[in-house]
Order: sequence, then structure tokens, then C-alpha cells
Amino acid sequence: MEVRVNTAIKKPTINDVAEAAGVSKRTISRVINHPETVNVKTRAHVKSVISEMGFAPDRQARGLASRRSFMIGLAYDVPTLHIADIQRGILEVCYESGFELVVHACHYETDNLVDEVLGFVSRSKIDGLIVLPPVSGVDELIAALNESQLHYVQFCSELSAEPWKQVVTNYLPAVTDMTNHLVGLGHRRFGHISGPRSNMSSRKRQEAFIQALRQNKLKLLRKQIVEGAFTYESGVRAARKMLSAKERPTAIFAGNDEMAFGVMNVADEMGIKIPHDLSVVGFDGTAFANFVIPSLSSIRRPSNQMAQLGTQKLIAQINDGPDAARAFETMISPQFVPGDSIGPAPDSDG
Amino acid sequence: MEVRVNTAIKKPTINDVAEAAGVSKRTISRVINHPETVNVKTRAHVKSVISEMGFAPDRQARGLASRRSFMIGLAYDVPTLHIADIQRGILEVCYESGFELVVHACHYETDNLVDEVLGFVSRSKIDGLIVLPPVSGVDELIAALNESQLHYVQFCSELSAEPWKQVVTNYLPAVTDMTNHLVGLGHRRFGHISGPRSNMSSRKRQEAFIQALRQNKLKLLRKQIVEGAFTYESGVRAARKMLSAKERPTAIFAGNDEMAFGVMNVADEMGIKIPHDLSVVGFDGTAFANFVIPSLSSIRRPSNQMAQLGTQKLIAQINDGPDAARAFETMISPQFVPGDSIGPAPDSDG
DNA sequence: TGCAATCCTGCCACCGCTGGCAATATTCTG
DNA sequence: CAGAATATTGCCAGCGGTGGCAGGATTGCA
Repeated sequence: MEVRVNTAIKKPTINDVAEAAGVSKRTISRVINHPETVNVKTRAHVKSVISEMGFAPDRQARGLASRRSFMIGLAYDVPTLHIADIQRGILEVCYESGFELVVHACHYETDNLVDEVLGFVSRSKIDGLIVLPPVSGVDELIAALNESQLHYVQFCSELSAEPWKQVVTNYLPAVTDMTNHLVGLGHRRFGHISGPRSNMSSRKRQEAFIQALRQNKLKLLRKQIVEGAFTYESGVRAARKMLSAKERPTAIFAGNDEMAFGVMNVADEMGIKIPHDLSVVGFDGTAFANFVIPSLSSIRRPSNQMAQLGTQKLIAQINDGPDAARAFETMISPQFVPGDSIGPAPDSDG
Repeated sequence: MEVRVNTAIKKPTINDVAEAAGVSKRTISRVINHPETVNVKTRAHVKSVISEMGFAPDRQARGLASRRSFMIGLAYDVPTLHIADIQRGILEVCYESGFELVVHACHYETDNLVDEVLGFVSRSKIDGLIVLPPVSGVDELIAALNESQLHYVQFCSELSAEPWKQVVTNYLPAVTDMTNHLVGLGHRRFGHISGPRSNMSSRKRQEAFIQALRQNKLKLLRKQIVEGAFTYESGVRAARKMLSAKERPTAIFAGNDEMAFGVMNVADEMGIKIPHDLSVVGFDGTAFANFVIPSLSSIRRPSNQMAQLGTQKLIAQINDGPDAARAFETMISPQFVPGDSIGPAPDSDG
């Protein structure tokens, strides 16, 4: 196996800098890692030499010696637009803080998820991990991460005992807002297409919906709920079932946008007009919600903000421990964004 | 700055294995890197000890000593669904080959793109880089990469002198297919919403369209082309201009799906029925094309296949040099996928 | 059976950086 | 101004691997 190596770019090493600055490499190292322990004058001199030579410490060597890699990981499952947005947000913060991002796609339902993720962690030697739903909803994984003492941040929907390791989306306000909006438009018969019941976020969304309805003295019966799988196809299946029932709902709240698109297509196919005969609301509020006709009402999660917050918390945790991470927010509130897919309840109702 | 370190998982080192196996660490290293130079018996023994102890060489140490990192990088710009899919495909191959993936989001129009990407490369010490459009269309960057002797694979639309560093999408067949299809439906007046003219892929798509029309003895005049920016909004603007012209086209080919969605929305707003009054075709063919009503005809790129191919080529290049990479395909052909957004040309035509 | 050629294997230096500790320089105290 | 306390800095030993080279074991051939 012939191995080719990049030889063209040769960067100065700490030794070169030490020699050029006329001090020992230990001092260079100090200026970089603990500047306050170096005499102001030496420090200034070394710093100028460093920037003059364009020196940047080698990550591998640094990592080997200090047991840090200056890289964080991202574990996710389905490649969605929401996740692509989150990834971008994470990168922005990474660059500010001098970290790189190593990604890992996995299947959250796989049996050996824990081993797989832990394997990724130890192979890549990341300093911390960001776990996105639905992976973040796997309890054994979170337990294993806690035990491994790896720094991590979990994006999820339920506050745990260690909030400094979390970014929690609070669904209730936005879902209540949405529900009140629909009730105000005269809707009384609702349908809900949930995500997989095994999924925490999905359960939380459903709970929030039920609670919001209850505040309006309305109920969501079991038969008004159909379980989906967060995919378009599952939305189609659920919608068929729901819309062919004898008393069909006048408004459907889907657990994500993809499933809501499924509802819109089934409605079209069945000649049910949106929003005249049926109102539809999704969840995620990615750009695509605006591209469909009529535009989809949805509950928008601020992906960029979430990503930045989560990354800042993780890096604070890595660099300065839990207390530093505790200084950041934990709760994130998504927002109801009305679109053309909702309207007054049809007259035929009641 | 208090630094916390992951201490719970402690993996065996090469020394532990050497001791356990009763041989020197040099031999362990050989078994891992050049097994053929080790006596069959010793090799088998060492291998069993390795797997028994669950030993895996430390990437950082290995990298430091061998000047390799066993990580590859991905440089991209806009976070789209197509790119999310590609990322997933890349990861699949990475895992088979023992590589990790470090991602880098950049802005391809920025002035110091070259420095930025080269900075990323040297910081992260990746062994190779995958460059996606539109970043891959920046000539100075490609030139700089060639000069730096870094292994890379460029996803693009024009064959260069070094095809083993490329995955080239050949637009012509699918665009011809699409064009013939539309011409067969009676269309004669076309419109094209291109991507930015500075973008190679965008120019290539347009050229392919013009060429396909020419084969049908049709022309695409300058005024029938409006420049967009690959975004929904730019599609909306272009569509407004195009559809309010006195002789509006009966079929529009947009440079990507997002812009095609823009066309669909403007048409709806102007009371132009799709596909009755206007046919629309997009480019990319991600899942969303099927979610809109009517479903969008598009040209689908096999993102997973492209990703896998590109990654295999890159890794072959890294491990075994250009010749190994040359053994792989270079050309990828997207496919025209008709949807409900196209129909016969309106009678009023001609 | 003797000696060279070929295989294997182990020793050791080093990749570039950090941390412990000792050494030196500087400042403080009486 | 001496001795102690404190601030700075340098030496050296790793971190966990890899590669060159030499030496010992084995094999080949006369």
C-alpha cells in the first residue's frame, strides 16, 4: 500500500518558533495555553513571532500530549433540512472557538446504537458530542454517555436532572398558540398524526396538543390520533385513514412538516380543499413550508439559534466545566407561524 | 481554565498489546500496517490478542507518527437536502474504510475562500477533501488544491485534465430527455431560469438545455433566460418577470427545484394553472419535488451513488495513489423524472 | 556441513506538543 | 543588604504510534 502524503504545505513547528523567538518551546506552549503565566514582555514578543511566522499548533500533537482533540462530534439520524441548518449553526460557533466538527450519521433504532456511538467517540477522540433527535431520545445512550463522562449536549424536549447538558424545546406555548388559533376559527374536531410513539419529542408534541385542547375544554380521543413515522409516506397513510373516517376532522396537526405534506397530497387526491374543507398544521417550519401551495402553517424551530446555543454550552462545558455551561439558557421556544393552510372551520361542522 | 477530560473509557495501548502478546510493539504495528511482513503464526497470534483486548490504534498518535489523520473533509456551501443526502452517502463509505468525516461550511463567493479552505485543511489535518458545488466551481481553489498536493475529489460538471479527482455530472442526456419530452408535448416557447452565471454547473445546465433545443431546431433567446441565484426568492423574482412578459413561455426549466417552486407559486398567484397553462421542470429531484401539488417534474441526481463513488475515489487516491482512483467511474448521469407539473402545450399556443 | 541470502523481529529515535519540576531571576521583608 | 518568597523560564519525560536499521533466526545452495 503506497501512501501519499501532503508535503507541499509545511508549517512551522513550535521548535521553529522557539528558536526564532529565542526562548524555549515550553514558553511558546505557555503563551498559547496559559498566557497569564508568562511575563508580559516575553508574551508580547512571542505572540508577535507567532503571528509573523503564521504558527498554529498541530492538533494531533497537541491532542496526543494533552488528551484533547479540539474536535466535537455530531450524532444524528435522518438527513433533513432542519438538521442541515443545525449543522451550519454548529459550525459557526465551532470556528469562533477553534473547534472542528466531525459528523456521525446513525440509525437510532439499531440495537447496538450505544456501542456504535461510543465507538465513534473513542475512534474520533472528540472532546464532546452533540446529540440530535431522534438519537437523543434513546435513554440507554444518554445513560452510557453520562457514565463515560464524555461532555455532551442533548437536543430534546424534556428537562433532565442535568440541564447544562441540554437544549430543551418547550413545545407547549407554540402548540397552545396554534390550538387557540384553530379553535378561534371554529374548529372542534381535530386529528393528530404523531411521530413514532417510541420517540420522546413526538410524545411531547402530542401531550402539548392534548393539553392545549383541554384548556379549550376539548378532547383528543385515541381514535383521533394516528401514529406516523415522521416520513412523507407515513403521513400519506395516516391521512388516508383519518380522512376516510365517517366523521373526519376539520383540522389536522401533524408531528412534522413532511407528514403534513402527506396530508395535503391525500386531501388533494380526495378532493378535499385546503383550507376550505380542512386546515393543516405541520411542525418544523423549514423553508419548504412556504414553497407548497397553499403555504403550510407550521411551528418553527429556530434551528440556528438552537445550534449556536447548544454548541456554546458544549464548548463551555469542555473548557470550563458544568458551571460555565450552566450560565447559558436551556429552554428554546418554537413559534407558531400561520400560513394559508388554515382557515375557518367548514360550515357543515356541528 | 479548568480542563475536563474523559477518563472513564481507557483503551489499551499498543504497549499493553505488545506485552500481552509477548512481542515488541513494532511487531504489533506491523501486524496492523503491513501484515504481510509478519510471520503467519505471529500474525495470527497478535491478531487474536488485538481483538481480544479490543485494541484500536490511537488516531492522533498514529497520525502524528505517520503524517496521516484517517479523516477526510467535506467542503460545501448552502445546506440543502441534496447535500445532506450526499453527506450521508459519504459517511457510509467512510465507515467501511475506517475514516471519519470533518465538515466545513463556507461561502463560495467570499474573497479569501482559498485561504479559508486551505486553513481548514491544515488545521484539521485531513488526508483528503471532497469539494461540493458551488465551492468546487471556484477555479482558484482547485488550482490551490492541486498545488498543495492534497488529495481531493471535486464534484462538478466539467471534465478536467485530472478525472481521477472528479465526479462529473453529465447533464446533457437528462436535459435532452426532458426537452424532447416537452417538445413532444407541443411546447415551442421555453423559458429558462438559470443559476448564477458565475457558477459552472449553472452554465452547464443552461448549455445543455440550449443544445437540446437546438437538436429540435428551436432556439433559446437571451430574453428567454433570466438569471437566478438558486434560491426560492430568486425564482419568484425571475418568474414574475418571465410570466408577465407579453409572450410568456409555455414551459419553464428552472436551474434547481427551489427556483421551480418559486415559479409554481408565482403562477398560482397570477392565476396561471400548472400544468394546463404552464409546464415547469426543476433540477435536483430531492424528495420535496414529490410533496408539492402538482408534483414537480425534475432532473434527479443520484446523490447517494455520487457520494459513494466520490468517497471511494478519494480514499483509493489516498491509500493507493491516482492509478487506484482511476479504476473508478467518473461520469454520473442524472435522470429526468416526469411529474404532474408538465402537460401538453396550451392550445392558445402558436 | 559451511556460508550467503532471506525472513523476522526488536531497539531506538522521533512526530510536535504539554506538564511536572527544577533552576534562575526578580521582588519583598526585616 | 541578606535571606525568603515569588515570578519566570527551561529541561526533560512522556503521549501512542511508526519507520529505519541492525541483529538473530531460518532457509537455500554448493
